[in-house]
Amino acid sequence: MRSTDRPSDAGTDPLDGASATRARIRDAAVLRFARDGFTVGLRQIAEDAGVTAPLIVHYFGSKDGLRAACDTHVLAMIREAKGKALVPNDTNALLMSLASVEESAPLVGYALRSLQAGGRLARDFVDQFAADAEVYIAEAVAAGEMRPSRDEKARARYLTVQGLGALLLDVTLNPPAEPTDLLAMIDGYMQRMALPTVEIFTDGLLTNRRMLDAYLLYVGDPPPGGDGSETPQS
Amino acid sequence: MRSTDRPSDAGTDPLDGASATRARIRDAAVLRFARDGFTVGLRQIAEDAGVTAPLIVHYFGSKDGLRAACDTHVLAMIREAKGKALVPNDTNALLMSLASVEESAPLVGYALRSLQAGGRLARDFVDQFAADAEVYIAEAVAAGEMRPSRDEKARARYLTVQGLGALLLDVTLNPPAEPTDLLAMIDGYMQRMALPTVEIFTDGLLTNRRMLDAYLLYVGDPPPGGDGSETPQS
DNA sequence: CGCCCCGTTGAACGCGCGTTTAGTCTTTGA
DNA sequence: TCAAAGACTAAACGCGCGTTCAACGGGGCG
Repeated sequence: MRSTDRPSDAGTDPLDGASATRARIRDAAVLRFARDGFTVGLRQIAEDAGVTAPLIVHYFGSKDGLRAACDTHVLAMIREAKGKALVPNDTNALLMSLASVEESAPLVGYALRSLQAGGRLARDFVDQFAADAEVYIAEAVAAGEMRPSRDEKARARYLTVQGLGALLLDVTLNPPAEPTDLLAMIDGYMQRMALPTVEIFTDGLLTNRRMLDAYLLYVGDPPPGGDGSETPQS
Repeated sequence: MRSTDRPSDAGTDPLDGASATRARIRDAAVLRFARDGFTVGLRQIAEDAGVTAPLIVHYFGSKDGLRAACDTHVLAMIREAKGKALVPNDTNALLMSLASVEESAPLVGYALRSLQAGGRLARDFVDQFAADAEVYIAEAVAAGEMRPSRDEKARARYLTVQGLGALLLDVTLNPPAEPTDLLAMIDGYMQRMALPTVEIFTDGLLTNRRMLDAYLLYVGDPPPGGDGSETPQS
């Protein structure tokens, strides 16, 4: 049934002859994984791509191979898109500007699924964002816009994990029906969180330095790393 | 094989005769779900509980019924344990003091799995924590320890979602091998995050009020709720 | 022409899943 | 004492999964 219509009907594809099918399968998989999670069956992905399940195995070896290919592709695409994005101050703002490109919205959905599931891509993804945040924060500190921290690396990671984790949790609690709604979801999330974020970032939360002083007294100089064995109150 | 040894060998169980089996299955399920996630098979849970899979269906109707029973039980247990916990200031500190009870550590693991998967329990869980945070924050504000917010409800939810989401993401990225390690995991997480948290809570992040003023100028008074249609920068 | 190559398919395999069925024990109570 | 009730199990069913197998068809090439 599907074997007669050639992939040439997808007119925008540059490569028509050889293994554009491979890319078509990969793209369909990214979309499906983003939409339904990683438990979706190969047959469903195959149907989306207009092929059959064994062909996916033929190209990618196994379902895990397909996942790995998707991971690599998504990470590369996001890495590339991040270079293009102007003023990627905030993690969430970046994700949103990324999701609003409409073409790369599935990438964001896939990345969120990946964060939800864990694994290598998730770790790379967070590490990459934390590293980016670190240089951005360093610039802001140098420009006198942000206060310096006693442990810049830890603060960059803190802000990244907090931002990504909160977004992930919010998306998990209010899952969008369609990946198209993901943009609206992230947008609504940012609207709800904007005021508390800016408030705390501007004035802080506490009225005195007791907690900070107690913590600084409790541990030594922070940058050296894991020295204290017990846990202070946060 | 298992049919000969009675459940009486689990000497600590108060109810020995009737349907202590039901509770035993439920507890085994909570532990297994916490350990391996919700994709684990009924047969595995049955083996842990020393019964067979059909008996689980006999007692709980279906696997979803078992999940619902676990959800209800875990939510009730955590609710109860929260009442006992003294000074439950921080969400994470509360979770940690809860996890350190050793007996209720699986409950925390199950709750985290549930947050990861979404669903009703996850929503109730977050809502409950946000509500608790709101009253605690109100007390701190009244005591002059915390600054007031222009939208207390939003800030309470913000802090809750940030805290839980960050913890969830961290656990997902560095999954503990055993639920026993969960305590060490949360402990390590808090150590890594403690300094940035206290720093930002004390002094804030920004050096000037430009962002806050721009936001306040952009929207009207916040408490009324969804009025602005576009998204300001966060 | 005849050959091979290779993209692609339909059919099937084995597995583990949740669930159903039928039945065997053990307890209980009229 | 005998039957009803309930706890519990072994076996099996149907399903969907990822994967394997054998084969078909058409294009390039000797």
